[in-house]
Amino acid sequence: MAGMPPEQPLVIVALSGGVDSAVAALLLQRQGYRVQALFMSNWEEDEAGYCTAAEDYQDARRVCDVLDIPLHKATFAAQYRERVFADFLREYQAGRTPNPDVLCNREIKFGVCLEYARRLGATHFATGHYARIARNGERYKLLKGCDPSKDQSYFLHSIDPAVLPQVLFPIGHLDKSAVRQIAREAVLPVYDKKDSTGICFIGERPFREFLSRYLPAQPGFIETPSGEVIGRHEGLMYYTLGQRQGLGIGGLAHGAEAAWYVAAKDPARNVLTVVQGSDHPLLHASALRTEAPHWLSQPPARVLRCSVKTRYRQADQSCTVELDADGTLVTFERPQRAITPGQSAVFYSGEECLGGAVIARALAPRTYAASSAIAASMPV
RNA sequence: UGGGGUGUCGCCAAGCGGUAAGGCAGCGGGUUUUGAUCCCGCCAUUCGGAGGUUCGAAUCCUUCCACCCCAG
Repeated sequence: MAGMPPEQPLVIVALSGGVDSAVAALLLQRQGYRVQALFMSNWEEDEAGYCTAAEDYQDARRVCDVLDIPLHKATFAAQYRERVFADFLREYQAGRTPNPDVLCNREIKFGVCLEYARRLGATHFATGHYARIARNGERYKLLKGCDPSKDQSYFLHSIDPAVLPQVLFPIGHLDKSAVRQIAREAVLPVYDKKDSTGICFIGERPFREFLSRYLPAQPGFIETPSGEVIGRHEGLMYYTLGQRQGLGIGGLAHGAEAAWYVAAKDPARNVLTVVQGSDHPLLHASALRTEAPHWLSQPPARVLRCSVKTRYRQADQSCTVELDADGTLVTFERPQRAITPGQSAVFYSGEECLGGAVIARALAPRTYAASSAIAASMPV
C-alpha cells in the first residue's frame, strides 16, 4: 500500500531542566529528527531543600511545551545508589577523592538510561554535553567540545565506546554563549537559568554535613612534614590533596606568611600533612599510577605519548603512558600539582579523548628526598 | 613579688606623639556538572585595665593586672 510514510527515526534527549539539554533538543528538532525528552530523577532524598529535582522537572516540562514534544520521566535512584553512590562512599572511606560524575555518565546516563531510551524505541540518544563524536570509517571517536572552557569530555571518558554510534551531542560544536543565545531567540524558558554545579543529581550541598550523614568522621591531628602538630582536622575524608580552605591554621610565631595546603593523608595514623605555599615541592608529582584504564579508542600497544588531564578544566599536559599489569604509569613532561587518588587521569590526542583511568597514587619528583610520612604515601 | 621581658582583630605581626599596615584563618560572592585550586569583597572608632601629660597617645608618665624568662 502507498499509505503511511515511514516514521522518522526517534531520538530521545536526556533533558535536565537546564539550558544545554533544552537547546540540544531544539537543535535536533530543527535537524528534522523526531524528538522526545526524558527526565531522570536519581536522588530520592529531598531534605533541606538542596535537591532541585522538582523545579528542574517543571522547567523540563515547560521546555517540552514550547518545543511541543513528549516528556518521559524515569527514576534510576536504585541504580544510582548501587553503582555510583556506593563507590563514592567507599572511596571516601579509603581516604581518596572520588569523581562520582564520571561513574554517573558510564553507569546511569550512558548505561541504564540509554538502555531505557532504546526500549522506548529510540535509535539515538542525545544529551546536552559539551563534547563531539566523529566517525572515521567504522570507528567512532569522542572529541572535546569546541568551547574550551566548557569541554566535558573529561567526564565522559569511561563510557562504553559501543554506545557512541547511537549517541548525539547536538551542542558540542557551540560555545556556551551561543547556546544561551539560541535559547533566548527560541524563547526557551530556561534561557537565563544559572548553570548547575555540584554532584550530578545530588546537587551542591554543605559538603561536610552531607558526607557526615553517611560516614563516621574521626578527628585527628594536622602535622607539618617534619611531624610538628599545628592543628586538628575534623576527619580525613573532609579534605582533598591541594586543598587550602577549612584547615583553620592561622599565623605561626615567626612563620612565613603563605597559606597552608593539604599535601598528604595518612589513614593509618589519621594524620593530615600540610605544607606552606601553593608551590611547595611536596604538592607536586612527576608521575602517577592508575588503576585499569578504559579506552574509547584502540588500546595502545604498550607505550603512548599523549596529553592528560588530571582534573576537570585543567590544561592538557604532555605525558607518556605505559601499560602494565595493574594499570598504567603516567609520566609528565613537567611536574603536576595536587595529583589526587580517586580522581581520573584522562588521555587525549589533540581533540580526541582516548580514554582514562582512576588515579591510584602520585609519584614524587626525584629532585628532593621525601621524608617519612610523605614517602609512605608517595613512593618512588 | 629579686632582676629582666612582653601584652595591638581568632592566630602571626607592622606601628616608636598626629589620628590602627599586611599575612594567615574566618565569612560572603564569582568561577566550576566531582572534591579542590583560583578570583573578588568583608573582617579592630580601637591597641591588657585605670588614671595622667598633650591641641592630639597604641605610641610619653603613674599605677594595677596577666603571661614569659633568668635567677633564686
